[in-house]
Amino acid sequence: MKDLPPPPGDLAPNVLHPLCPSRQVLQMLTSRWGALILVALAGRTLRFSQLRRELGDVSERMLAQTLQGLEAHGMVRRVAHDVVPPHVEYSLTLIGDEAAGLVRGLAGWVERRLPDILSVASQR
Amino acid sequence: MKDLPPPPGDLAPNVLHPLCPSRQVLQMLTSRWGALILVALAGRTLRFSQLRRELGDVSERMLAQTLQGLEAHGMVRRVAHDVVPPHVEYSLTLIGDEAAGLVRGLAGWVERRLPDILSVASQR
DNA sequence: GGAAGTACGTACATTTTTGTAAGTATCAAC
DNA sequence: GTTGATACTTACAAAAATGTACGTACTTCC
Repeated sequence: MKDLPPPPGDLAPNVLHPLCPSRQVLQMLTSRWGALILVALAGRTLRFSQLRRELGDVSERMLAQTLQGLEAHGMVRRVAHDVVPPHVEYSLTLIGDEAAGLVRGLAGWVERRLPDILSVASQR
Repeated sequence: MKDLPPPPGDLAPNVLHPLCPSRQVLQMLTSRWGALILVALAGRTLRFSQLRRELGDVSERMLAQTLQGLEAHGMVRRVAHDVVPPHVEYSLTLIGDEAAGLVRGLAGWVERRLPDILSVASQR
């Protein structure tokens, strides 16, 4: 089981290349709920429903689906306690934490620059 | 890209708040073509068709639409030379360059970590 | 003369994403 | 005993994103 050559035929991974897998990974990290889940999960562990309330308006379906995608790519860790009323905890993996840091950086920048962005006076 | 909802009735901008405009701005910066356009435009000026070839597979419709959204939010500057065969140049604004830097950071990270991400061995 | 390049706009069609509602098993509170 | 909470899944449906094809007004190249 060795590493597969990431970019099919190409030399290095490049998001500008249509067929490079990096593009899909980037899209999952920046997808509507993907990005917000990373932000919400940064530095803490949350249960499914806590996460749901945290994001405010995700449907259960989307939350579950997005979490599965993030988990499948090693960004999120899922720990299920086999108890009667289900109890499942989600947290970031090491690599997920790295991604979250970058996503948070972007989200934070948007929040700080929001006034300038909304008053499109920031031209030039 | 849709219109932004009412300003934040909350104290500070927060992407985790469903009604905060920052959420839409973040989405536009991280949208499929929005993010890639920022990456492609970082540090240089490109014409419409050059940008199109650069991204590899955007349709003209999506490129034009996404560029308009970015321009409307002051991220991209559009300069049209009124000549016979159209000649339009696109470049980043100051604020657009800031956003592009962060998006590139994320994209670059994905490219570098791709092997680890694809071989989901990066757990823990 | 015919083809291609340029920067789009505009219908229309398809694909992808996201949401809604209901179901599951069990326990606790009212 | 009805309701609510928990963590989902599964059909089905609506909404949003994206693509396709064609038109434009010229000019250059073959």
